[in-house]
Amino acid sequence: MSNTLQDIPKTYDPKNTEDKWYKHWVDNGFFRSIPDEREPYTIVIPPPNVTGVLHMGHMLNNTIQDVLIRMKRMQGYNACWVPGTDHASIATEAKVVALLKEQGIKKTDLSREDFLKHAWTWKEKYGGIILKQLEKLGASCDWERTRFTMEDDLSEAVIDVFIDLYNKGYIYRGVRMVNWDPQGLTAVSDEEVIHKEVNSKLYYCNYPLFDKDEEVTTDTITNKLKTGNCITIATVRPETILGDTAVCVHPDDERYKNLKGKFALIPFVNRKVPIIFDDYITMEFGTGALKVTPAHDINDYNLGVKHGLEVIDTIAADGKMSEAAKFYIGEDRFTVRKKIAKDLEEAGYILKVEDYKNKVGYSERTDAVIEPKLSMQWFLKMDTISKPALDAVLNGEVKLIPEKFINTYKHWMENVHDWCISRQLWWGQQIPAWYDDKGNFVVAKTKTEAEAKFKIQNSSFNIQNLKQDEDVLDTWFSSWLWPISVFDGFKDPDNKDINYYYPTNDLITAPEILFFWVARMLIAGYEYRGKKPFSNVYLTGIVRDKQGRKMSKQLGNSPDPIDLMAKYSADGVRVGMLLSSPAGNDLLFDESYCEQGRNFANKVWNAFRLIKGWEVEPQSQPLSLGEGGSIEWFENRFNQALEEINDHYSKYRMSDALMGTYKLVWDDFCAWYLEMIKPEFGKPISKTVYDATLNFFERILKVMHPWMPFITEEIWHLIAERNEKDCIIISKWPEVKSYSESFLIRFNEFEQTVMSIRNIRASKNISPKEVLTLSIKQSENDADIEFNQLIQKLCNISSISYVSDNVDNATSFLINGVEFFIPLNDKIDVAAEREKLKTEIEYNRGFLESVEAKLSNQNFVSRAKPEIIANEQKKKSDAESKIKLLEEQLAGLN
RNA sequence: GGGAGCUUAGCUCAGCUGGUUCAGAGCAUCUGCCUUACAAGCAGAGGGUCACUGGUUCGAACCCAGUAGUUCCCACCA
Repeated sequence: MSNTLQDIPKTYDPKNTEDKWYKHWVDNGFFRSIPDEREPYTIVIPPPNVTGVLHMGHMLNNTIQDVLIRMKRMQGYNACWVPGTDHASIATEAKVVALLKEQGIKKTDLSREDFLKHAWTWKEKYGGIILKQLEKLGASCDWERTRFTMEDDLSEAVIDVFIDLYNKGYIYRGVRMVNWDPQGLTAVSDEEVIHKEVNSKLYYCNYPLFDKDEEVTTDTITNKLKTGNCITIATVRPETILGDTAVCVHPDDERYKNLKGKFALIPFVNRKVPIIFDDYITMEFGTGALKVTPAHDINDYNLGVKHGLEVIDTIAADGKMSEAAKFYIGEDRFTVRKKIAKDLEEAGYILKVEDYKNKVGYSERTDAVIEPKLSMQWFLKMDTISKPALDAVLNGEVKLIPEKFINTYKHWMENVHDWCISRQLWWGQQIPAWYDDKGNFVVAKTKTEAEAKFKIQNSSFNIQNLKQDEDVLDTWFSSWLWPISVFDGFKDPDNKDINYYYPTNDLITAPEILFFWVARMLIAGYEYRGKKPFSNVYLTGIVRDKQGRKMSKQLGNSPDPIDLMAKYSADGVRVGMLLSSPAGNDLLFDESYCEQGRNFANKVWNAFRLIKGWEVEPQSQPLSLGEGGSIEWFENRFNQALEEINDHYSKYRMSDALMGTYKLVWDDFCAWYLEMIKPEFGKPISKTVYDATLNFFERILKVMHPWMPFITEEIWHLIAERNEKDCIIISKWPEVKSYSESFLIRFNEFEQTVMSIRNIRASKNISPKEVLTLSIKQSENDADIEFNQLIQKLCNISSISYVSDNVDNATSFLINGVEFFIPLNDKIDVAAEREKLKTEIEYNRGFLESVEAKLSNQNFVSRAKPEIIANEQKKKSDAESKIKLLEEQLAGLN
């Protein structure tokens, strides 16, 4: 191995290596997992939206998964990471609709079958993008296991589960007020509504009061408005006035007690509606009078049910005014809000308008303002079925990391609402309910089975024209089965895969979908396997920008991960993502983290260049003391560090594990070890040292591999001749061997010595090239002889001598009770040395005083633990002897 | 409106059983170096009233109470 330093570029170039090694790993089947006698370690990917592209959240999420998978693979587990995608009904359907629109095709002009054809074409074209992007990141998924939530087997599982839950009585159908997305044209679940605070206007509007039989004319209205014979309501949604069917006040409200039996007149439509009394009303809010619109507000709906009010649905599914509104028909609700406010004003109805902050629900998927709407939907009863999933988290069978999410989870699960599972979309699993022309229905897997069921129920039903429910199921109704369905646990409940891999080990996901997905997977797991789907749930944070804003397309504050990887290398970005992201904490992302990652890769690359560049002595030579000490130290230090790193991993402290690795490599290996053993320029290195170093380097690369898979694989193959199957990805994780604490302590003293000498050079402007000597006030026998050579080497010290008296014209320092002197001759600044010593003495006296105060406190001595007291006593004597030495030095200075 | 969390160096965060890992790390900053692996680097240095107030304790960043700020979750006040 000759000097090839010139041939190796000074900076690591990831461009070729990343694709090369990824392909190599795949070609050799290193990601593949099939059941065998080893213990499995399994992760199912949170399936990204099939039409999605990689964003920073995915990067964080998948990097963590890959780090865990790679580490466990190296530790000898049968590591299996199952990839796949989610069909994401609303999002995908919206994208397909938009694309068709560009082509001039309206969804409503297409049959369901034709629309689905377009959707599948779209899926085939764009569906793989995100998974391809994950390859760039280095994700070591078992691609042969790639699943899709809408593929035949998984869809069948969804349908079977629906039928099963229906038969168990958990699923029911009913008219309810649901969250309607007027853009997606579908109902969404409560969890898919995001409440945001917005600036609104609160309109105070007069409704003229009438008696039951009093005639309504233009004149009477004008008159009543003028004289104030009105009741004033306050609303932020004047466009819903047309659908009002009552005005509600509190029964105890003195202002309105005289209104019993009276009626209010709705503007424009001139409908008389009753004044009703209900203690739901907050008297203090607005005027204490509430307009009631049962069709467009959940509270009003409840009031309507209670008081038997008429329901007038004035807003159509697309958010435009319906025929029933009578005015503004076909115009958008927000346009109408402005228009009607103006018209009411002109007609004299408006009393005043105030600025007002309120919360408005937005659709998670389309960001459209949610419209509460009455409709027929399917629901899953959650109370009983969710019980085991709650218990599992509370009793620790399933761990949430970090634990702080247990409270949130508990609160949600104890107050869980029934789950609206139907969606008015086509892209998804169509609900297996079949209707006859009178609206009777049965739930059955196929039309034939449905017909049979109808026959059994009542032969008089017309089964000629059975029609399947138009709606599809919520996407989460398929993804909640994911940990089971990816192993075909529904299709074939006793197959080898499901028995081997289920329950999986870790789930890595975002806290945002704790309820959407995690809770529901737990529910499905217990319901269908009688077992948890996973043991640990690692909840990542949200990736935010430097200002703390969530990264999003709309804000344009999210870098493209692919660009980032091109700029900083995949390894660099992986490290960057994890440098500061403890579990559950949001990650304030900054490109400088990736830069740090890239720099780290470069550091390792240069360590490789150094080692690779050495000329090795052909024969083994006996080790020098310094060489022997260096090797012994790094062996000890490596095991100590690895023990810590393993511990961090076991507690899912990912950034700590990474930082431990970072420091082991950068500080211990590069900054200390390599400098200690580095041969003089132009001289060869001892073969023994070289072999030991190579061995250390290989172990270090292994520990780095989960974080930086590409560069470690590249170097692994460059530092030694290897069979192409001998890859670091499948190499064995180093074992922790016992190490000597006392040796490491002695090394630490050596480190302090070196740093003190360097400090002296820096503070006194002594060039590193200038040779110095060192005297140690100690008897020679006690010395750490193996380190002396290293002190000489690292500090450019020509000789070390042992003395019994203080050295004149020297600067000094003290380490663990031992005095060190560096003669400076004419360079010595006696006054400065004196000052330095005085400050040090003063500091130590202060310290001593505080310790003595403690020890003379009777309460402390009588109550503190003996070892604490012994420790204080040691501190005291150490400080005393230190002060004595410093004082002697001061006295000897002249 | 209810609940949970957070507040430690300029930034991002550790700090696990209250006391030798107790005031830490990385980055950033400052000073000096193009030293023969690496300026994407080396060496050195300076940064903190542990949010505030009180309590418990021989002893508090850590336990308790309150206050302020902040984030998140849940919830049907127009």
